[in-house]
Parts: sequence; structure tokens; C-alpha cells
Amino acid sequence: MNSQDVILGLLARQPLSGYEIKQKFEMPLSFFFDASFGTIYPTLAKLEAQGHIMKESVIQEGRPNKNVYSLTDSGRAQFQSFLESPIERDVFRSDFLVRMFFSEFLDTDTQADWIRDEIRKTEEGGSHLQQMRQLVTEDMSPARTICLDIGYELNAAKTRTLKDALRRITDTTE
Amino acid sequence: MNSQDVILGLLARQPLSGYEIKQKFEMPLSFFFDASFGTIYPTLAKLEAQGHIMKESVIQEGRPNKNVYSLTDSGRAQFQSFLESPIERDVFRSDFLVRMFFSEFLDTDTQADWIRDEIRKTEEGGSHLQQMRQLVTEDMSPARTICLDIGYELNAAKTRTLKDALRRITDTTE
DNA sequence: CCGAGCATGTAAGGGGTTACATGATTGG
DNA sequence: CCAATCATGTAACCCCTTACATGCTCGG
Repeated sequence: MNSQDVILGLLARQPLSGYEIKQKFEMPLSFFFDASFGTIYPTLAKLEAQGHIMKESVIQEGRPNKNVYSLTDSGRAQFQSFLESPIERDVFRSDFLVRMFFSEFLDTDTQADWIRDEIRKTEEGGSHLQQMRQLVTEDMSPARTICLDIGYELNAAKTRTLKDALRRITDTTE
Repeated sequence: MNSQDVILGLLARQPLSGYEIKQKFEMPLSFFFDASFGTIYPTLAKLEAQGHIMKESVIQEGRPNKNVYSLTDSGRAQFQSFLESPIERDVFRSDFLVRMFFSEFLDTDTQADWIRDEIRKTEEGGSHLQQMRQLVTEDMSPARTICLDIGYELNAAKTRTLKDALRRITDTTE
């Protein structure tokens, strides 16, 4: 799975411009996938060159014109073949956990500070997800809600574990 | 954070060869960071060229010789400056969730199959982590145990959420 | 004799990031 | 007038992945 696959998927629902695609990369999609303009525009150009999408210039008033892309038959087939390909396993990469792994090189004050920081960041993301969840759950398919639910539950589990750990560290050393 | 930082961290504990470094990239480290030989060897060469590590050839009997690397002062300083740099936020990328996000293009049987598969894979990883946790918890620092605890708890949360979702999907449609 | 484990590397290519470059319009 | 939003793109670079290439030794 790469940006190409995800962009094709977004265009399978409705024609979009590069700028609009970028906006779609927000919650809940951004929880498990993201792409920047530096990826989106070259990818669109590549997809068009391959004949998977078609550009249409839309003249707008009071705003710059935009290039709206829509799927061709070949693009629809390409997206389908992504859906039929084997599912890759999740990638989870954590700078924070790497540092905890090397905690022997840190004093406990620094450890505690970092954990408190990580709790704060995680909780911020969590409240964002909770809002999403309450707003849009009704008109979402059961499978689609998994995206929000997993996001929310992973967040909650992480927060809980971090708070436990912080308690253990501050209990034994301060 | 990149391979360079993590390799320096591993060498800060003890001198290692490339092959031995690869072996260190197992649980629990592999849960939140990984590197292949194609990364490790070039990174070691680069670190040596920069003067951060020192090579020593060790002649072995009954096995090929190996190049054991140890940190120089400059390497120790480099690792320290990594520890002082801002902590990057976690990266979580999920092919599975992207597909759930696009579930409107799939029939419910496929959805259910995929979820059952994902549950199986997640549970496999979970039992592996649980074994680790029971084996080595005693002689690990509180901060270090976070790595295993978060791994285990995230896994458990994901499994729970997937099972709930599967129930909802099979209830309403079959 | 063959496969598995030990051991080190290279080369090509993929896929992404960040920063730069440009420019229009709208609202405060 | 200035900041924000809309809008598109490029260029340099980084980092990693996969596959290839080599070769030794031990145990079955």
C-alpha cells in the first residue's frame, strides 16, 4: 500500500483536486495514513501519465482555478487490484519507545518528564478522536467505524499504560 | 530518529557486529523499530567514516570472522545529542485500516474475512509479547518495561475492538 | 551432500520528506 | 496592508527495501 493506492481510493468516491485530497488526509484517515503535497502532486501526475486518472480544469471565481481528477476505467481496475492484493502488516514506529528502551542512559527525572509529555500528546489526540466518534458514528458503515474505534482504543490503552508506568517510576524514586 | 541513532544506542551498551545488531532487532525492539542488513551494514560504514564508531576484526574458530564495532567519544556525543533532540511523534501506518476505510467497495463477506485474519495475526503477535513479558519483567527497569507493556496493551486493545466490530458486522448482515 | 546458521556486503530502485517558488483573493 | 486560505508544483535529498553476491562451517 502506498500513496497511489490511497489516492485512487479517494478518487473512486468522487473527483477531487490535489488540494482537496490533502484535506481528506485528516481524521480519521491521518490516524493510519498521511501524505504531503510533495507526495500528492507528483503522484497525481504519475497516475495521469499512466492513464489511471483524468484531469479537468475547473475555473473558479474568487479563487485560483483547480485541476480536478477523476478515475478512468483503468484507474478503477488498478484500485481493484490493490484491494485484491495481500494485506501488509501494520507499521508502528515510536521514537518515544526507542528512548524508553535506552532509559538506562537517562536519569529518572528526564524519564518522568518525557512520559508526562507523551501522556499529554496522546490525550490531545484522544480527545480529538472522541469528538469525531460522537459526531459521525451514526451514518458510518460498521467496517468504517473500526477506523475510529481502533484509533480511540489504541489511544486509551496507551494513555492508561503510560500513567501506570509513571506512577511506578515516581513511586520508587522520588 | 533513524537507524543511525538506534545503532549508536545499541553500541553504547556493548560492542557488536552487524550480524549481532540484526539479532538485537527482535522483540521488544522490533515492536517499534526495525532494520534490515541492507540498512545496518551501510549505516555502520557511514558511522565509521564519520568517526563515531571503531571497527575491530575478531577472528573466530569454526565461524567466519566478524567486525565488532564500539563507540568512540564522538559517537557517544552523537548518541547524547539524539537523546537531547525533540521526540518525534509515533508513526502508525495500517494497510488494514485503509481497507476498512474503503469498505464501501467491499462486500461484507470479504470485510468479515479480513477482520478475522487481522484478529488472528494480532493475537499471534500478542502471545509472543506475553511470553516475553513473563520471562524478563523482573530484571528490567520500570521505564524499559513500558516498551513491553505498551506493546502488549495496544495489541490487546486492537484485538478487543476487532472482535466487537466483527460481531456487529456478522450480526447485522448474516 | 545439503541445508541452516554465521557473516558481510553492494546495487538499483522506490517512496517519501522538506524547503523552495509562485501567485491570486478575501477578510479583518 | 497583512495574514490566511486556496492552489500547484519542483528539486534536492534521505532513508530504506529488496534482491543479489559470496563464502565458510557444522550437523544430520
